[in-house]
Amino acid sequence: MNSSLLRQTLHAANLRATAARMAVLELVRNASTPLSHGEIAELLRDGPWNRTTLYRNLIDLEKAGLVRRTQLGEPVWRFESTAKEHGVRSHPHFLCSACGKMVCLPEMTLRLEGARGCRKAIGQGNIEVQVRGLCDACMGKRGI
Amino acid sequence: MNSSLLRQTLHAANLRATAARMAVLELVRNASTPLSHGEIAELLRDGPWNRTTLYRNLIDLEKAGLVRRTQLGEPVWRFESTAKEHGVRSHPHFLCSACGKMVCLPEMTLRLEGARGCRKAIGQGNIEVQVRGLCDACMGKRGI
DNA sequence: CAATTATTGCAATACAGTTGCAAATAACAC
DNA sequence: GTGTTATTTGCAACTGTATTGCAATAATTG
Repeated sequence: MNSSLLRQTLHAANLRATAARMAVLELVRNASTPLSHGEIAELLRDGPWNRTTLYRNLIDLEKAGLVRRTQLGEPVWRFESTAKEHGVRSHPHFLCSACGKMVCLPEMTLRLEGARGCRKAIGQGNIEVQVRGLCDACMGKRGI
Repeated sequence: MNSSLLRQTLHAANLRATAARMAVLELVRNASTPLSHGEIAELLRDGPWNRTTLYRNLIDLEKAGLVRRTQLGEPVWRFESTAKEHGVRSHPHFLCSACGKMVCLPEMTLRLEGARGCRKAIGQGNIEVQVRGLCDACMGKRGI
């Protein structure tokens, strides 16, 4: 993606086309996987930009709809007893993105197909599955 | 679960039965969902114990196999372009727990059944799914 | 009860994320 | 091009969770 097209894209989104912002957008657009702020700062460490600037640019790009921002999980560890009935086998967990409550889904079955780059893990079932969204209670509160 | 049974359980695991440790184990055993260190500290805030003590007890219990510790996700946000082909629709992500690499699984299909407390979200498909495990590359490195 | 060894409290550190504020710079009108 | 204005940037500071060192304390064992 050339520089003038990046500039044009940013202007169309009502954002100024600064060097840092263009670098960030180019990087994210060319990436084959979602990148973290840390990875981006590392990739652009030879540039003259501050970490915070890159961070704020990512947030700006998100607000403008040019990038999607997801936190796949939450920044805390969870502990559960291994003695519990449903704790015997691994099971998916549902995490409510509104209230933060976690629900075990011991009876949930899921079928995964079409994996690329992680066939072995999925084939063997040595995986941890997390589903994230609004729980029924929080949906109710929002009248959904 | 009474106190002497907790004591017995801890001793069987080669751990001393301190008041703090028994309180933590009891709490985790009685909980219906995985608890975070923060939640546990909050629940036991009337006790005389330091946060760090509760934290170390959780780690001790984990090492002894009495509790399972999982971080459903990672403590970082990820950014991806909304302009990418496969970015148009939501798709599961695979996160390698060894190398931290993330893989998009745009072609993966999954069927969820038996949801409790999160039926609406799953029915509507307004969910984010993360699968976690060792990627093929990391499995290869370990000779699996 | 005394000796030994594990555990605890406190303080400090690490790291990602986030924000305030003054200085620098892009956009725009001329 | 030059000047004006609003946005953006760098720096420093602060939040929250996780983690560790070390000296004081408590649980075990005999």
